[in-house]
Amino acid sequence: MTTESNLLATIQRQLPDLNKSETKVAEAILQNPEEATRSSIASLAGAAGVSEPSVNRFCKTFGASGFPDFKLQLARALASGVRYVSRAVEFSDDIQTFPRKLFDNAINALVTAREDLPLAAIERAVDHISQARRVIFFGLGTSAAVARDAEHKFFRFNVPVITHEDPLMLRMLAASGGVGDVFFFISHTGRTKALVEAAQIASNTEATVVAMTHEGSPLAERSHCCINVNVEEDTDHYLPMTSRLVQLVILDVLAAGVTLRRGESFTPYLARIKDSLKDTRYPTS
Amino acid sequence: MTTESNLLATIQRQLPDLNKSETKVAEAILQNPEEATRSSIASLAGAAGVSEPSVNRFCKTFGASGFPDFKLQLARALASGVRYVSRAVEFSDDIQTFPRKLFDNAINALVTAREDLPLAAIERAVDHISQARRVIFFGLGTSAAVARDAEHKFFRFNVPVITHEDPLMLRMLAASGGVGDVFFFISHTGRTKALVEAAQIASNTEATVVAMTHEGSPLAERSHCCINVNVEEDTDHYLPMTSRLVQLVILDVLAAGVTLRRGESFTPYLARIKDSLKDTRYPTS
DNA sequence: ATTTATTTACGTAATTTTCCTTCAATTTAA
DNA sequence: TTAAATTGAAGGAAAATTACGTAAATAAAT
Repeated sequence: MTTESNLLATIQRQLPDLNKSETKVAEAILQNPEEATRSSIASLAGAAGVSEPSVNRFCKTFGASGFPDFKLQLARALASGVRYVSRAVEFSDDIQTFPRKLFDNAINALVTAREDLPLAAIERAVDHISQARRVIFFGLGTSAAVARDAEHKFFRFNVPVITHEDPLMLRMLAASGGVGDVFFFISHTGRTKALVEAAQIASNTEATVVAMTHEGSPLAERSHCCINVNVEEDTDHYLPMTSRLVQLVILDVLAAGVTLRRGESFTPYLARIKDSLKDTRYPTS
Repeated sequence: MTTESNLLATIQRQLPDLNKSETKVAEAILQNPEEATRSSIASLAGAAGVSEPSVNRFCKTFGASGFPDFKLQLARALASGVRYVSRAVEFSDDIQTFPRKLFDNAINALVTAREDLPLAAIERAVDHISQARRVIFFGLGTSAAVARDAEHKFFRFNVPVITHEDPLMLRMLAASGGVGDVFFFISHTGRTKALVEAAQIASNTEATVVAMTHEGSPLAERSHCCINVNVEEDTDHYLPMTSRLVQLVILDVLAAGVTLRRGESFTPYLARIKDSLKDTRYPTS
């Protein structure tokens, strides 16, 4: 496990377990990491309200050989683009703060997802989709928008693609499943009744059920192939934000996978579709 | 542009124009940049076969305030340069490679966008939306899915939200604009005729036209408030992928902004909406 | 509960390391 | 030959680290 994966995240995580002066140092660093990389040990100690040796000890407990080494690691962590762990927006936040937080969270979710991609499931999903007679995307709520995006994307592969949001249509379509049909369910929680029931119905047919949802959820259990997306997100209080981003990128991955499967001879076909849109736009000056 | 474009590349490029001792220093650094970040000025001077002041001068000619600052910049360059270069998927890529590339690109786009957020425009957009009588989201193609996501999100703020994809509906709605109406146009290129025309129609009414699109595009020019999203993306050959992610996060930012504007008293209302969904899901075990 | 012992946390001060400036020597160019 | 640029030696300043002692917290014993 790469320790340098994110120093700031590590500090954030360890925060509750630190003692008094270490906490002060941690807070001073988290409060303005950029500046911390530029400060001397004396000024950081001053900012934190502790002595220089305390800062030095702090650095060592976080795996650095000393303060300069710590600053280097910090600079690396910042440059790698990933900021803190999940940061909730608060009512006291101003315009300088909360947009950054939301971006940080989004980036963090993607980085985390990247570290642990379910490649095997992705590969099987690509198999199913590229051989499908038709692909039906299902998603409700926020996931409906994701499904819509998927429809728009996969449509280009010369495969009949359908999306529906109406739960009744959903059940009927599921029941109509046959060989070569791929039902693709999208859900953050994997617990939406309408979706789970439809998945159940579909799995009783000859069709293939693919799900992109949370590992071990009811929906996941009813699918032949599940792409696990385990983004930690407080959907009890907030809307799903980061999980749908991960889902979208995974759909991009699937689309790319299908394109690769089709081979280079498929490129002209894609170009033709692309060209069909040309006249809908004003040319670039 | 690309100010942070690798310090190492800069050194490499300037190499022929350097004098004798500077060249020695440059070569020593290029030969093992990682180690350079860890060495003291004395050891690097030793490795390069020059004196300490020469190293110091070298650092200053490359824009650093001194040797420690130079090491920091070097560390940053090493951390960011390796992974975060836009990488196109190729037909020779295997499953280990292309999913990672797509995630890298997505992350990169968000990181870049985060560095240069149009905060002023965002703030104005929040103003408009939070005071709106109704908000109408418009997007076509890939942006339709984004618009759908926006509809779903903003619906919760007790403001009538409408989305449409039909270009004719779009024109008619635009013409119906009045005081308090906010037309929110979403487009990657900002050149889609149907959208630009609708924006033109809407701007002739009393309504407010907000656009989230590419800076300086025809659509941007027809809006009262434009949120610039200048993600560089090769949409001639590929589908818009990263730009829609940035758009989605910016919509999250706007939603958060509206929530903050509403104040803490608004929280119970949001909770009520949230609760209404409870029975549609299987409870968590 | 109070005192005592022991550990841990923290800071002062001294030491060491690292870094920067000055300036004279040397090289290069005119 | 002269002026300009380049370079390094030396010393001093700053930064970082270590050593050590005191204070606080915790545990143990009364």
